[in-house]
Amino acid sequence: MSRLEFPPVDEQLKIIRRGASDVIVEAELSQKLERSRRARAPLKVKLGLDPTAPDLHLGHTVVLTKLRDFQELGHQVIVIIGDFTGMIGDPTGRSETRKPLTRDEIRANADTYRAQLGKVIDMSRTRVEFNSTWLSALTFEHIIRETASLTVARMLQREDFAARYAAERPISLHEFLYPIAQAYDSVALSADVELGGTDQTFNLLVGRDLQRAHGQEPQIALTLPLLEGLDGVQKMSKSLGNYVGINERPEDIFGKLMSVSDTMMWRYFELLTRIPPAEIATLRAAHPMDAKKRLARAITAQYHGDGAATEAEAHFARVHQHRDLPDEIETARVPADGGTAAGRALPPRGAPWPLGLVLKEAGLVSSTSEARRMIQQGAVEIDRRRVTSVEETLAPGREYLIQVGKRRFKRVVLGSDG
RNA sequence: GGGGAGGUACCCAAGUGGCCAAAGGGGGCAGACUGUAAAUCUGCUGGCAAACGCCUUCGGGGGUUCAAAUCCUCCCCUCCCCA
Repeated sequence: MSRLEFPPVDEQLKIIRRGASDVIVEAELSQKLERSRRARAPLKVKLGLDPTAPDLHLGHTVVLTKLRDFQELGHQVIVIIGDFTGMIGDPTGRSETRKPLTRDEIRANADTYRAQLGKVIDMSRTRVEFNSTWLSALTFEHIIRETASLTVARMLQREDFAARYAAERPISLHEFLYPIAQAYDSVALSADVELGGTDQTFNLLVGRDLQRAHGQEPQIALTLPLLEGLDGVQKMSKSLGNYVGINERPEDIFGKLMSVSDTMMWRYFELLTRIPPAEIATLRAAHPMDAKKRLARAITAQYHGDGAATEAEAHFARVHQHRDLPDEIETARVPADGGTAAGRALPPRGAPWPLGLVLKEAGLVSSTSEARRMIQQGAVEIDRRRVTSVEETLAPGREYLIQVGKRRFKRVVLGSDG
């Protein structure tokens, strides 16, 4: 089949290098590509993913898009789901280990992953592996042998460890095992290339060390820039809440992207879209808001299609630019179904409800204290009318349109029929 | 094993008997302005309560006291130096 015909090495290199942060070692990559082309054998390109949150966001897509580049060049892409390494967690200072995932959780996560990865790469040509397959079979003896090929000094080269060591903060011994486990994945697969964010550089290099120790040719470490999150400062991550999930509703993706700062948007253009540089240059001359809409539209369309992107843009204009209502508003029943709250004091049937309680029960705020704050700060509107009295009450038996802040809308059916 | 320094709210960090739900900063949220940008200004930032106020919180347990984040005691955890 023609799939074993690879483009010339120069061409491949050009594509691979695009957007990459670092290629270690580039000369070795050329050699590998050269050899692969001659032998008509694809390179094995590995990417490891954390199994705990199979909820991909735009930050992940930077590296996934690079994976797709390799795929389109005809190479073998292998996605490793780190169900075993997930017990350790990539070292960030937490000293706890996590419970291993159950078989069911793993299966469920794998399905979710496949579905989500499929939005960026071609899953029919992707090999998916779980690293527990080989890691959970290792004996203590085996692990001792692996650790013997690395030194503490080497480990302390890792920026995170070095920083913590210098700051006299704890480093748990098992954290050293994470890079080793990840490196062992490369050994197990005889990986030719491993992709990762720049924060993965150390781990990828340990992969090279360990492969050498096993007599394998070291993999190429290919790093990609970390995408900053919506705050424009810290890297995009779920735990920081500054992310855009690819499975989010189109309006949310669009809206979140519109809140990116003007300076950040160019980075998003570069790392998240395939809009050609020439076009981006033109956009720089346009009004920043229009350029940003172009960005939001392109990315929304990538994950939800053109139709949804157009609708999302219209939604944005209506709700945020003209301050009208969204065309779809979630309805919440109050009191909530299924007596969640033992010991919760609710008004007697037919009696008026304090507004704060309604907001909480409808899930618009997390506590009545927060509700009180919101009301006092003028953030609450009922049926498009601002309410500023915390003593406000609502009569049951009808529906209210309640808005908290600029983004939270709900139709609240305040029940009297129990 | 010995000696020393520490563990405060989302994070950093002050507080060493009452005036502490706990200074200050960061972050976050809300309001004004605006392009859901940036910058700026204002307010809020444990829970319950319409309110007086009540309840929980300063690594964990026990104790002293009218009163403890602050004092005593035991325990857990982290870092440094020495062995």
